[in-house]
Amino acid sequence: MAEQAETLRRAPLSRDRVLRAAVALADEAGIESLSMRKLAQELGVVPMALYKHVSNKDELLDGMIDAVVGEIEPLVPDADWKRALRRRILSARQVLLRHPWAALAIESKLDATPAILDYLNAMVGALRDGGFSTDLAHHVMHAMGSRMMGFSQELFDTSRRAGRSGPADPAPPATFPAEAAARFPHLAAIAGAASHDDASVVGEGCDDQFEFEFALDLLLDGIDRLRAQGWSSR
Amino acid sequence: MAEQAETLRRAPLSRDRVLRAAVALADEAGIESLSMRKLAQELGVVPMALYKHVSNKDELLDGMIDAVVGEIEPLVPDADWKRALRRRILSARQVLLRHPWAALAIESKLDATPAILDYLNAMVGALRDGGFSTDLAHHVMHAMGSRMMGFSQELFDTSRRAGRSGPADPAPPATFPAEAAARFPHLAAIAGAASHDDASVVGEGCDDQFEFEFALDLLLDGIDRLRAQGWSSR
DNA sequence: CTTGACAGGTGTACGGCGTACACCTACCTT
DNA sequence: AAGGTAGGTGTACGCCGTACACCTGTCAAG
Repeated sequence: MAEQAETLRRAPLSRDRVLRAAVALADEAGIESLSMRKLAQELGVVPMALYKHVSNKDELLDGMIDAVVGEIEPLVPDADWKRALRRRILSARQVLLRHPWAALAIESKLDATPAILDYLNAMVGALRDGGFSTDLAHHVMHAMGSRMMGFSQELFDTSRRAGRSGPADPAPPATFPAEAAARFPHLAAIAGAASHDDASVVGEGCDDQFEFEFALDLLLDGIDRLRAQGWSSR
Repeated sequence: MAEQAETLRRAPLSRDRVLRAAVALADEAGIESLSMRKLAQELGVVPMALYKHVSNKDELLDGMIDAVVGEIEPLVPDADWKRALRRRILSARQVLLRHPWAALAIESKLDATPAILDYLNAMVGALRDGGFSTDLAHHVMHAMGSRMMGFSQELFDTSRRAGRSGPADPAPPATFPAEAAARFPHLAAIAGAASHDDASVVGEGCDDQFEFEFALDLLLDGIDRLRAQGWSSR
């Protein structure tokens, strides 16, 4: 009777509920602490119950990725291919900022998921519609790489550290640690530069949104130049 | 006595020997199957012995990364900044092709290792010497992102599948699986294009080296254009 | 020559992980 | 009423990283 109440209290599991809970857990605790056992606990269920809805952890990750990719705004038709791509890529970036674990998860996959293939397929379509040859479109996809999906893919990624370690992060050092500054003077100088738009700067002296758009436009403009001069293979 | 012989047969462990064995193991079996236990076995030693030379698995990975980064050719001084960068980046790419696990390992690290900081610091130095303002150099570093380290960071990475699953790989499908081609026509078209230099093409119709250089030059040329027009912050 | 510190390899053990497999139970169909 | 089926349970196995106590050979100081 108490058990019956217990059973009724929680909604029945479903692939969708599992995926949603997994994404939420990864968002707030970091992907590295997402385990089948913790996820099951979160859902008030025994670990093995999950396997009735996902076939294994890898497939769970696939589902999570597809869920995230599904949040990206669809391509809006636009006579200007550049504007269309730019807009969707920036939307993708917003999504990936909400789910900091997703970029790495996507990159670790050997094969793209259906949702990603859909996304990329549409992007290629937009290029073709914009007058790109198959060949040039091909090279463009490579050149954009994962930036096509909104990754900034920095080497020094300050944003990624998922799952704040507490209510108050222990104040990340605003500048280089001085000792390091001596050893890497050029990096220190660069870290100090940071002149642009101090308002939207987070902790470091570096506006990630600006940097992303800077790089994105650099690529898009370069690509446009190739297209305009009627680039053909090689 | 037999034990003594056993003890003498193998060279004593050292941090360096551990790191080297770890890199070799990751190269041939894939990073995901590199465990402290397997590594120890490879070295003819009990797992805990490793902890006398590396403090934990994470620090082992740091050491492996530094070892790999150390293989990259140093910057050769060159009056032409573009040539200098290009050359070193292509060298980095060669190294990462030898160690397919390294790109992801580097990207997963939250903080760069000393060797990486050294590498990047020198690259910034080359930019500064080439006449870049601190600000522009900063943006360039972001724009290049991990391509600065020789990553191609593809979404559809055919190369990465580490540790061949057997002597003869079961013939990767040279073309799109047909069913997928119907669903993602633009991607299929692109995959088919592949007109350039069929000689150096691996299995897919796609020359990775060409694509990497294409993207690299697109970026470098765009950057050069900014520099030439005396770009100042914003 | 003894002693004792110390560097480095060993053995055992713990808790966490993914998941195979047998089970049970509520419900739906016939 | 009978039986199939979808979905949650319990137990167990083998792998992982690594804490901790231990042993052993080497070498310097007394």
